[in-house]
Amino acid sequence: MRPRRRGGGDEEEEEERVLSHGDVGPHFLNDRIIAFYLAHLQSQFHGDGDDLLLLPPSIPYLLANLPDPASVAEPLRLPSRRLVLLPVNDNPDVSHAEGGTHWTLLLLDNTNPVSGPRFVHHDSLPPTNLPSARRLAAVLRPLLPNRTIPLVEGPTPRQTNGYDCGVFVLAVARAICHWWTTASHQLEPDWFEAVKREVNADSVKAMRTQLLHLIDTLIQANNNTTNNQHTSTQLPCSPSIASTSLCMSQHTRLWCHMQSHKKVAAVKPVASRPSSRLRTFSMLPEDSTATDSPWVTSQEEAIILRRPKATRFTPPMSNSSTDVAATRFEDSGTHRTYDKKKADEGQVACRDNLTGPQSVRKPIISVKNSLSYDGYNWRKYGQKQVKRSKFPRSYYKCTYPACPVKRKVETTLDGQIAEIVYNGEHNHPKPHPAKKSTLSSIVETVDATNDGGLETRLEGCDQAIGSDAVVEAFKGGFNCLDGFGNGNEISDCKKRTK
DNA sequence: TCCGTTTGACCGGGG
DNA sequence: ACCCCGGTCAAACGG
Repeated sequence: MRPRRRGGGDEEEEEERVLSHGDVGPHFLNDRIIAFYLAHLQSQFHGDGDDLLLLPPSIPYLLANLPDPASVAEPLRLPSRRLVLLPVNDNPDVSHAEGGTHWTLLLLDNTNPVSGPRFVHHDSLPPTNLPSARRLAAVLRPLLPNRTIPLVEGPTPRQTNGYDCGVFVLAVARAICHWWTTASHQLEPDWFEAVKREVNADSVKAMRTQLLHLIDTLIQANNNTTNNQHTSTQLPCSPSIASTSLCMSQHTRLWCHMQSHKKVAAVKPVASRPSSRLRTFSMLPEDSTATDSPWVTSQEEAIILRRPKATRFTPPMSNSSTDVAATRFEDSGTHRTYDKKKADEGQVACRDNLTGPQSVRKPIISVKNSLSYDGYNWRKYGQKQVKRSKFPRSYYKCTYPACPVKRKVETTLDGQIAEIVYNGEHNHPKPHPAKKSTLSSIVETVDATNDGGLETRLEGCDQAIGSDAVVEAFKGGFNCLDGFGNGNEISDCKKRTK
């Protein structure tokens, strides 16, 4: 199995590298680091039985997208597990291997005699990944004895930036493992209180540091092992993987074994945005915006769906949708804090929690471009400070000729998106259909959820499985890409003072 | 010159 | 009729 190359690095080195600091930062966690940490948790907490199973992101992704998920699920023995942790990525486009913007955690819970079997979904930015979780649950149900297992949302601390979702997934997973392996799970019916106790802004921040330390330790251990020419840990998996300490745990053996499986081996697990390869920070960034993590227990707190005032925005299309998909969400998942002065000079200052601010040369992306990641092109035609919002509101029109769609975007002082409202429907295809954004996913989700058919749909899966992109993904092996990506999101902070 | 952004003026609905 | 406010226009600006 050969990791796909990312950029112009030395191929030999790419093959050897299984985990590095680069996978952790500067902001987003990729599938590999998530798989790594879950494997670490598995080795720490699996105890003496098979009750607890933590899967790397590639497995849920496969389950959700392969036409024959049973072949993947079979060796997992899901029906006999008490607790299965499945990281979920929202990559909506199987044919586009580098999509995806958000990580969440889905659990198959067989621990609660009162509630019975159930799926529990933890989303730090709800309900961004709910459709993906539903889809995965829908795929899993036929593989389980009880085919009517409900899916519920678990309490999850709210991320306050656009990039901490992966860390939240790991922090929640850790809290659940703690709960499961201590007496807590005999005293508390579920892990919800444990998650509330253990996951917060501080613990998430600390986890980034812990991840670095862990990687350092393992790399050091691996180097020692290699230097001493130890061969006792050789595993039935690819040499590049077997050469690392990641293969030390039982779970990772399973993981490696599964990767050697014909159907599983070469799959690019979860997608991410492509520009992650541009980030070469060796340290973790400080999350300067994550000051608190308000708890979210209902979707309504996170997303407000509303229809436009008819008198204000006449829907352009004569069909019923007037139902303009208007969506509000917080944090696009792609932006980062930056120093405006340096930005003006073509530099972006990213903070590093270990070494302090670092400056990295980056192209400056204008508001227009940075907010265009939903695949459409927009032209700004106005900006205003509205009374009900403390953030300036920008007005955009779709630049496609005669397209009536408009959107309003409110951005916080540090450039993060506080609200986006769409009005109208595009009367043309996306200029760049390959780029599918979180936002458009959400908008589509609104429609799909309304018609109740989302859970059973594997949109575009069949076609995608045979597509070049997926074939490439299958060739590419367990690749390393960020769970987010396009880090070029830089919003203009210039505030209008009127 | 082109094109997108900025920003003060203007419009119109609603109270 | 007046005022408030959100949305839009369009000239100026700048890359």
